[in-house]
Formats: sequence, C-alpha cells, structure tokens
Amino acid sequence: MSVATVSRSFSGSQPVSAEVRERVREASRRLGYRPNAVARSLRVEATKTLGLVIPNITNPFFTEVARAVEAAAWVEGYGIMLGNTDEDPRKEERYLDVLLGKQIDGIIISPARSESPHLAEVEAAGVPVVFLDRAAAGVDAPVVRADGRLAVGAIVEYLANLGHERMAIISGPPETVSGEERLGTFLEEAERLGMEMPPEMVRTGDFRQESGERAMRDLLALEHPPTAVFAANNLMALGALTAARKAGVSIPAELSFASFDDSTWFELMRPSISAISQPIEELGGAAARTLVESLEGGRPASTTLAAELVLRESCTEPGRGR
Amino acid sequence: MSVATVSRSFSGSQPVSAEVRERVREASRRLGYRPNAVARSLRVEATKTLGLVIPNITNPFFTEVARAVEAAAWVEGYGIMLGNTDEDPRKEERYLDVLLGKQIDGIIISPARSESPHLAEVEAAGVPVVFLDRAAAGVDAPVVRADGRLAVGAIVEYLANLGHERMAIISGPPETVSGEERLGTFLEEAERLGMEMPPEMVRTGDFRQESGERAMRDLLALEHPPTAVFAANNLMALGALTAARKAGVSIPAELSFASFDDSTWFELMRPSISAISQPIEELGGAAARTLVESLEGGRPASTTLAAELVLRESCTEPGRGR
DNA sequence: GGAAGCATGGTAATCGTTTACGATGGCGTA
DNA sequence: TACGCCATCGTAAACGATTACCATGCTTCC
Repeated sequence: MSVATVSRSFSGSQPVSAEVRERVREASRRLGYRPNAVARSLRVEATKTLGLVIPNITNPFFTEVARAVEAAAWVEGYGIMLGNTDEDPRKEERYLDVLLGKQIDGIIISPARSESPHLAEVEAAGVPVVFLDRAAAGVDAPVVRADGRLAVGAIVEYLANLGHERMAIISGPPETVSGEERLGTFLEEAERLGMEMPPEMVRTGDFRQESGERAMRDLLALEHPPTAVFAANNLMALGALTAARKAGVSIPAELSFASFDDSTWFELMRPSISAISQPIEELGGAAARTLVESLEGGRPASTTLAAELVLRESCTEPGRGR
Repeated sequence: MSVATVSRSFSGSQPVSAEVRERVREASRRLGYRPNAVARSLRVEATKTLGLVIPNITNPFFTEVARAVEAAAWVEGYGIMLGNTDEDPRKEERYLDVLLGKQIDGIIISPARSESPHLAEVEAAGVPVVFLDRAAAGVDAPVVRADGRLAVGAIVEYLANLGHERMAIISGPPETVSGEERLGTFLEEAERLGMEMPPEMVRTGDFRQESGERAMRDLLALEHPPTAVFAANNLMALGALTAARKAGVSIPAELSFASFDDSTWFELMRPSISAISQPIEELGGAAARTLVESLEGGRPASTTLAAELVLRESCTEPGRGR
C-alpha cells in the first residue's frame, strides 16, 4: 500500500479496488490519519477557501449576507475566511494582502471605498473577485447587488404625496456606489417632483449608527426641521431613531421616517418602520455562486436584483403633531 | 541573493543587512512576489488561522461575538475561518473535520449540543479548543461565558415583586449549558419564592425565532395564560414579540415580558424591553486571547463574566389590561 | 601578516500531498 | 505458449517556503 494508493483512495481521482479502499479506511482510522489540506493545497494550487471581506459584520445586512455566502459556499465545497474591515480602507488593504498570501481561491468583497487601488493587486495576482453590494472603479469583476433606484424613487414620491415639503436624507458616504445611488436618486426624484433640497436637508453619514444619531440630532435642532427623514441604511436608521427618541419627537405624528434596509425589528417597533428591503439571501447566494463560476473558468455576468419598498406605519401627513 | 536570504529578510528570523533587505523588497515589488503562506504553513506546521464555529451568525449575540473574536484575533496576527452550524450537530461535525484538515491552529466553538462526541477528535488531534458561551461534556478545555444565574434570579424576583403569580419561560434546549442554566435558575428561583410552575408554563424552544413565536402563541392560547413571559434568548424573544403582536395582546398592559440577551433594538421598541445583557465584546475578546494563550503553550483558565439585568418598560403589575 | 571571530550568504533537506510515468500481474486469445 | 491489454499499484519529482549547516569575506587584534 503506497502513498499514491492512499491518495487515490481518498481523492477518488483514480479507481481503487474496494478491498484496498477498505484497508486504507481502516488503517486511517486506526492511526488517526487525516489528509493534510495545506499540503494538498500546496500541490494542487487551490485551497477551497474563499475570502469574504465586508465593512461591518454588525450591520444586519452584512450578517445576513455572510450567512448566505457561507451557506452557498459550503454546498459548493468551499470554506470562508472572514475579514471585517470596519469601513477602514487600510484594514481592507492589509486583509487583502494576507488573504492573497494565504492563497484563497477567490474573494467576495464589499469595498469600503469605490476607489480602491489595492484591489488592482488582487486582479494582478489573478485571483477572481466578485463585488457584493458595492463595487470599486477600475476593476473588471462581476458585481452582485440590489438596485435601489426604483424603491428610493418610490419612497420620495410616497412622502411627497403625503404632503411633505421639507424632507431630509441621512446619506451614506458618496464614495460608495450604494451611498451615491441612494443619495443621487433621492435628489433626482425630489427635483423631478419640484421639491427643494437645501444643503442642510442632506446630511452625510458613514453608514454607522453613531453618524445616524448625530445627523438626526442636528436635523431636529434646525430652525425649520424636516417633516420627513429618510436614512440610507439600517444602522444609521437605528441611530436616527435613537436620537428621535431621546429628543422626544414622536413618529409619525411629528416626524415621518423611513429607511433603506429592512429588518425584522422594524416590523415589531411601534410604529413599525417603513423600509426598503433587499433580497439578501439571494444576493449572498448569487455572489458565492458567481465566484465559484469564475473559479471554474467561466466569465459570469453581474447580477442586479430589485429592492422592494415595504410600507408600514412610520409615515403620515405632516403637521399631525402640532 | 539566495532563497534563504529572501526568506530571512521577509520573516526577520535572522539578521539581514539593510541594503539586502531593500534589494529584496524592490525585487519583490518588481516581480509581484508575495510569500506563499500555504507553503510556509506546511513547513512550520502552523497556519495562523483560527476556526470559529457558531450555531447561528444571524443571532445578534453571535454576530457580535464574531466581530469581537475577529478583531482580537486580527491584532494577535490570526485570521478566522467561519463555520455556521445552524444548530445542526452533523454540520458541526463535518465543519470540525474540514477545519482540522485545513490545519487551523485552534478552535473557538459554541457547540450545538453539550454531548458532542466529535469534539473528542479535535482533542485527539491536539488542536486547542476554547468553548464560548456553551461547553461540551468530556472535553477538557477552557470555557468563556457569562454567568446568567444572578441576573435570571433577579428577574424572577423582580416579576414576583410586581405581583406576578403565573409566569412562563420560553427556554432553550436543555442539552445546551446556557439553556439548562437559564431554565434551571428560573425554576429554582420560582420555587424559592413559593411560586408554582406547572408544565404548561415552561415551553422548550431551540433558540430560534420560529420556536419563540410558536411557544408564545401556545402560551397565549392557554385557558389561563401567563401574566409574564421570559424568553431565554433574543431570537426567541423576537419570535415571541411577533406572536404577541399578531395576537393583539399589548405589552406590558396585558402581559409583562423580558428576555435573555440584550439588543440595541430592545431599547428603541415601545415599550422598551427589559433584558439581560451579556458583555459580548469582552467574551469574544477573551475567547480569542484565551485560545492564543493555549497556542503559545499556556494552560489558560476558564473565564466567567457577569451578565447584567437591564430594566426597561416591558414589565408592570399584572392585571393592568382588564 | 595571520588567526580568530563575527556577520552574512548559499545549499540542500524537509513538510505532506498529487500525479506522470512506469511496473506488475492476471487474464483472454491466437 | 506467447502476447497484448487492462486494472492497479509504486516511485519519484514536484509545489514553495524554512532552516540546519557550511562557506565566505571582513574586521580586529596580537
């Protein structure tokens, strides 16, 4: 019984007689032998491992994404190395570096910035990439995301129809494509409806809770505060709601509120919060499958799914509170 | 310039002249060379990678844990391979198998069951383990967790003092130590206070949302429903609140409610939800550091932190609703 | 000037697999 | 019997780093 036979009987790359296979199994069990995947990886130049690099796993959107990616990768036979960048381009860069060093087979990334020079290195290393939710300029890789345009447009129209004339947006960083898209369509749609959007009505956050809280606090402190506020993601919505609560303003009587990104919690709150829901499960699964297709030599296309507006109780006509 | 020189200049294991180091760096950049960590791992028999095996990353407790573990591991120079078991012992077993194969240096695990024979294999393979939140029998490894006894006892007493005589618990699986601990102390404390706990007042869930919803629905359908309900984790609390909302029972007027595991959302709900808060950040960091200490040859002890009761608005005297 | 000592450079074995290639043995057929 | 073929099996060379060991050249000091 040679090493080759053992290897073959484990990998099944060539036929092995049933009797030998049985002997190998028995001996392995007896000796506690387990094939060493790193030696295997060195030889076959593949690790069966994918890198998942996301800005913030604490963001329910990304935790759900992580779960979906992990599950899809698992059924395809891949493991996941997790990288949490905290929206920090430098940490992102260093993570990409160690992941490349560890010879992961491919990367799913939601880059912190749309200008990410270090991603060129990944491309140069020949490691397939797929963008998830956010893309970066200058890198030719499939992007898997939900198109929020329709839904954001719909919510602006909805608020306008309710009679709001002073609406504010707590936007994400304009350097991210999703931040830019949400802010952009909000502004476009507002203009299309003949609404004014003075600068103090658009506050730029960083997709984190703290920035949402600050933005809402500032908004409420304005001489003429808005009658409706839209937050560009769930975490900033959480912060904004916290600020509103602290300030004692009641939703929706005194302030209408809606948010990008849905959450089970939004449905349970009183009032329940209107939000734009993304098909997260599908996004994560599609990202993993797209990457695997790349790894198998395909040239997969980008996929764009639709986001959906879920109307609940958090918006009404303005002026109810006075 | 030999391979040895290059290796030394990258790893710094032996002195190298500044001039040579510079030449190596320059040449690497020019050639796009990057050290291959899998070859290195094969040689030094260490991967600088930790396995994190958790039942459900969607559970806010575990996502926060994952973030903390990732961050602590990162500063220690370790990467994380993520394994989501979905509370399924078979998936857990297969995950451990592939992680062992991939030669991870150590494992942080929150096992699905307290009887986990496959963990013995990990021990046999000589891979250090640390238990997080939940432990398994028969494996001698440090466990890092929060002790919920005091807090659970306190909440029972609190509800009793409010005048509740029919209180119910939606418990976790008794096969998990945290499930057992929470149920056990609840029952003990109830008995100590002379309260009766008929079987229909204790519903066993599986720590997932759906089971919480079902349990609450059944509880509310009882001829004599409880006046207070305690859910043994956040996900089941979420389900229970959903059920309560669907059934139209108002909290706290008709039903007092509290939960193990806190969440930012609990604070924002109306009423805000009283809950037992665990020091998650500390737990995750301690787990990672404990494991690293093991890897460095130490014999770290278990660490037990305290959970804290956070009282909010979701509990009042019984009978307010009638 | 020459030996000792030190700093640095180079060679080659090793880690545990995979796999190309060749060897072996059994069997059917002419 | 002799031969070819097929199914298996074994040998040895990779994969890309680390590192023990040895070689080299330079300084220093007598």
